[in-house]
Parts: sequence; C-alpha cells; structure tokens
Amino acid sequence: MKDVAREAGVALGTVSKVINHKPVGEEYEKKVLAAIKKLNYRVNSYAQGLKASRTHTAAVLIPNTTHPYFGHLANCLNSSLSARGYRCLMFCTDYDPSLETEFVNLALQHKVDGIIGLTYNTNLVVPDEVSFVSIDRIINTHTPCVSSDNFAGGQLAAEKLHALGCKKVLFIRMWSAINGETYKRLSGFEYGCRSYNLPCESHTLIDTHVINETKAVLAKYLEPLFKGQCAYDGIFCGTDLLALLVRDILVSFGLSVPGDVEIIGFDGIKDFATEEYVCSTIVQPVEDIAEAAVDLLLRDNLDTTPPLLCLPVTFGEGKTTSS
Amino acid sequence: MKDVAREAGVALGTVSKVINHKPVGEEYEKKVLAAIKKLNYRVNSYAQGLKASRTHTAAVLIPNTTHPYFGHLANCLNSSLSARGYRCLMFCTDYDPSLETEFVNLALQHKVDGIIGLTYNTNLVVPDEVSFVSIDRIINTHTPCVSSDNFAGGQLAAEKLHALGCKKVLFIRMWSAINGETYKRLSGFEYGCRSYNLPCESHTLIDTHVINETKAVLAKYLEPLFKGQCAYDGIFCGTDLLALLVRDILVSFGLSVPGDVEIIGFDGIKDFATEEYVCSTIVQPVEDIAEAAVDLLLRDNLDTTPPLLCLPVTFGEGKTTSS
DNA sequence: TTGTATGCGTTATCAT
DNA sequence: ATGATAACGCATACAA
Repeated sequence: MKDVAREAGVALGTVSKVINHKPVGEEYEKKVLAAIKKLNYRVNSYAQGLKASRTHTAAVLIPNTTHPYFGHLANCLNSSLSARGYRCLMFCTDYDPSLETEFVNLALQHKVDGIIGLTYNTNLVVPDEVSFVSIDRIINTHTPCVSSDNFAGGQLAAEKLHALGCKKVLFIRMWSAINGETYKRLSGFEYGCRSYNLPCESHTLIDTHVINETKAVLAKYLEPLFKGQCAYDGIFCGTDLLALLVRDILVSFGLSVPGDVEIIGFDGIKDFATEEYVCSTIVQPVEDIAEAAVDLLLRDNLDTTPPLLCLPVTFGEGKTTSS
Repeated sequence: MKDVAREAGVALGTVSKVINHKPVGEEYEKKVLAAIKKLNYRVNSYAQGLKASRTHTAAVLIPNTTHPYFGHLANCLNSSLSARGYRCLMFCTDYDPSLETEFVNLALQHKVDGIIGLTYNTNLVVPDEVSFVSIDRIINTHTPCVSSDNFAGGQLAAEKLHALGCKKVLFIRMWSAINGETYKRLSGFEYGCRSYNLPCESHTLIDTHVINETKAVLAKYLEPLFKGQCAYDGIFCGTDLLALLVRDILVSFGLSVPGDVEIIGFDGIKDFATEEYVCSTIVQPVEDIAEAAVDLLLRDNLDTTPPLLCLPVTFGEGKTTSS
C-alpha cells in the first residue's frame, strides 16, 4: 500500500480512502487507481480484518458434502454467502461432536463474522461473541434456527397417502442422538392422519450409520409385517434414504411399490442422472433454507430475529406412489 | 493477549512463547496456561496471519458440491486439509470462468497459503505468488496437476469390454471447452482396443450442461445405430452420467443392458442409498487425489514437484456389464 | 530464560 | 480535502 502511495505521490491515507470509496480529489483518485493497477496491488484482508475486526467471512459446519442433501445445502450456502460478498470457511464434521466443538473454536479463532451450523452435538456451546444460525436443530432459545416446516411435511404426507386411498399407514424413521426438528415429521404425520381418520402407527430404528446394518435391522422388522401379507398400505419414511431401503426390502418380499404399498420419503433427493426424485417425497426448500440462514446471520438487529423459521415444503412425485 | 499477560503477571512475549510452544520456565507456563483458560483466550488468526504472512488457510475452487463426484472430492479435500491443520475456504464456481478468476483474486487478497483448483477457465491466470495445484487439468508447465490415470482408465475399459466378449465398441464423451486431462480417456481406450484387435469408433457430443437437451441429442445420435439393430456391442462413456443416459436410451429402444450391449462409465459414482456403483465404471481414486493435491500444495520444495501426477484407477462392477 | 520494543498492512483520528 | 500518526493483536529480535 505504501508502494502505491509512493508511486502515486500521495499519502497512505489517501490510498485507503480511494480503496474504500471515500470522497477524494478526482486527480488524486486517478493517480491512485493508476498506481494500483500498475503495481497490481490488492488489499490484505488480514490487515483489514485485524483493524476492523470484521472479516467478511462466515463458517459453515456441515456433516459432509457427500450426501446429496448436504452437498446441495453446502452449495446453496456457499452461493448465498458469495452473493453477499462473504467468503465461506467450510468445515466437515462427519457427525463428530468433538470435531464440531473444535471447529467452532477454530472458526472463533479465525474471527469469522458468523457461523452457520448443521450440527449433532447436544452440548455444543455457542459463544455469544459470534452470531450463529442453526439449521434443522434448535440449540437454545437465543440461537435462531431455520428448517423445513417438518410438521407441515408430515401432514402433507398423510394427506397424500389418504388421497392415494391408503387405509392403514406406518411411519418409520431412524433415530440418532439428535434429530433436531425432524421429530416433528412424526407429529405432523400423526396429526394429519387423525384428521383423515387414517389409522397410523409408527416405528423408530436405531441409526447405525452403516447402511447395510440398518437395512438388515429394517428387513427383520418388516418381515413379519409384509412377507406374505401387507399390514400397511402406505408408509411415510423419515428420509428418502430410508424410503429407498424400505422399497427395496418390500420388493424383495414380492410386493409392488407402488400398488400394494405406497411410500413417501422426506428430503427431495434427485437422481443425479435423470434429475428426477428418487422416490415420492416431501421436498425441502434447500435454496430457501440457505438463503434464509445467510440472511439471518448477516442481519444487524439480531434482537428482532425470530427463534425458529420454518420454510414451506412441497410434495415431489417419484416412483414410489401411484399417480 | 495482554489481559492474559496481566492476569498471569508476566510479559506479552512470554505468553506468545507459551502459545507457540517455545521453551519457557515451567512456573511461568503454568501461570500463563491458567490465565488463558480463565480468560477463555484465543489467539487471533488475523493478527497471526498479518505478522507471519502465513495463514494456514487454503482455497478450494470447485464447480459445485452438488454433483456426486465434486461433492465427494470437496469432502476429501476438506478432510485432508483439516488433518494438516489447514482451514478450507470453499468457492463454488459453477463452471463460470469469470467467477473462477474473481475467486482466485479473492483468495489472493485473503492471503491463502495455497489454492487447489478444479477449473474450466482456459485463460486462468495463476499468479506465482501463491502455490497452486490443479486437479484434472494442466494449466501450464509450472503448475502441478493431479488427476486420475485417465489413459490407463481407457485401457482398462477396453480390456474389460474385450474380456466381456465385445466385438465392436464405441467411445462416447461430452465435449466442453476444457476437458482437461480427460481427453486421455479416449486415447487410452483406443490404445487398449488396438492391442486387443477390437474395432473401435468414437463420438463426441457438445455438452449443453442441460441434461434433457443432452439426452435428446444423444438419442438422436444413437437411434440409427441401435434401433432395431446393434451397431456396437460395447460402449465406453466418458462419464457415469453419460453412461446412464445411454443405458436408458438403449433400453427404451428395446435392447438389454447388459446383454445386447455392455456399458462402462467413468468416475465411480455410487448410489446414495445402496452405495453400489450406479453403473459399471472406471473408479477415480477421489480420496487419493485429494490427499495428493493437499500434499503437493503444502510441500516446501515446490521445485522438485512433478508437473503431473496420475493416480491409478480401478474397475468398479455395476449393473451395466455382464458378470 | 524473561521482558521490551518494533513492525506487519490497514483504517481512523486528528491537525494541517 | 489531504497528510501524518496511532492502534488493531501478535511474533520476533534484542536487551536485560
């Protein structure tokens, strides 16, 4: 910067003003701009950050970018952040609570302006010194959270299964230590079924995080209900992944899906080649979630921030329900 | 930091030494550590970075994190970086050359220690002031590049199709402005076919980046070759995505895949639910690529860096080849 | 070994 | 409006 000042024959302060678009004499501005170009000068964000204690950087904590939902969400968060001139420090936590805590500390140390976190740590300490927006999980009363409207999603699934003519339905989900807001999918579903007088039961599996194990446990559970009979004619699954597993198992029992059983999942995962939904599903508004999270994070007046923002879901038609 | 010094009753320098694990009196160290804990002190990376002009941060430029290959790669890069104590500044470029250039500038301004880029900009300027590792594309003679061994992948595909008894084979790929190292898939395939005396032809499609358009163009091309006949009994596709499109089209023509036609793709994309390969495929060693890229980036002696690192691929059995 | 002083690149506060 | 100077938090060279 002082090179620029020397080259342009002005003082440092003047250069700074030009950079920050503060009023400055036209002649000076020209000279400075020319010098900047000539020397290929770039401001040093670290010096700026040190001085201003504002870094235009946000941290994103996410389990991974491999799962389609997380990958898409990470992408959208990144875009929303970029669009507002923010850089994105990405941390993949792999569901590891200790990593989550460590990364929060790293982010703090890195003086990020805010953190967006999709976390699974029940005792994650969110320091007051930085603004934090949670996704899909309420961390505490003063940390804003944005998620899909999971309750409405459950209701919507019930409505669809009812419309498809189902007479007795089942809800299945995987249970991990923290399901965040997603438990509302069940309440919404039950609520919806009741309003349609649709008999409804539910079952919760332990999430082993190993697909084949999960599938084995699932098959064992489903066998007495669906082998040679059909205890339910409609199933609402907590995630699309689960819906696909259930579909495969039922088909292996000789059932038709759809037909004998209608299945609806949750998330809105699309096949990467056909870009169609991998199953009939309640679609999360991923882009809107990302945009809302960034918006909340970058708001000045955090006081007026609503604690929980539930964004509307839609039904996505896939190949596990009759049309 | 000076709060810590005061609390511990020592000088600033001492605190700094404790933090950086420099030799310091044991008594002092204890006091300082206690003070740090008590005040919940964290070093300010921005001050550190300003002083040391070393930020322990790397930038990753990638088209997106939505595509399974990119999502997985981004994840692996992130992990490799984290494992070495580096933070990851993620930039999604959406294949946009001007965004790529802009993000390189942003990264530079942000004083990253290095950049890992999977880019599509033919005239991307890579400044000498920062170390840069390219993935899948040779940028210039002094920028290291790591990719799969695309040539060997082509050979391997030829070998497999030959072993499957194919008598006449076809290579199809999509062409975008820059295909980087991936054009070698064709050369390797041709080379392999020649050594097996396997007649081989090839076709290149313009990549519209819109799947349905691509599929329409593809169908039009394939129709005279495969409708009511079978001009080739084996197809090697430049990507898994393409392989899936081709498979769907051939099936819609009434052909059996595998059986009438054997198809092999490239990338190693797995179904997110079953975790099986979505098609028979040449598998890219994504984790190794990420690890190698990070390793190259963080090397001190960039002089001895090989310009191009080709990592071995493997065959992944999917449902588009007979077993 | 421990403490002190200087400078990293920038911005903001002054006096000019 | 412009130019000099201090301060941001830390690391390091140097003095004690």
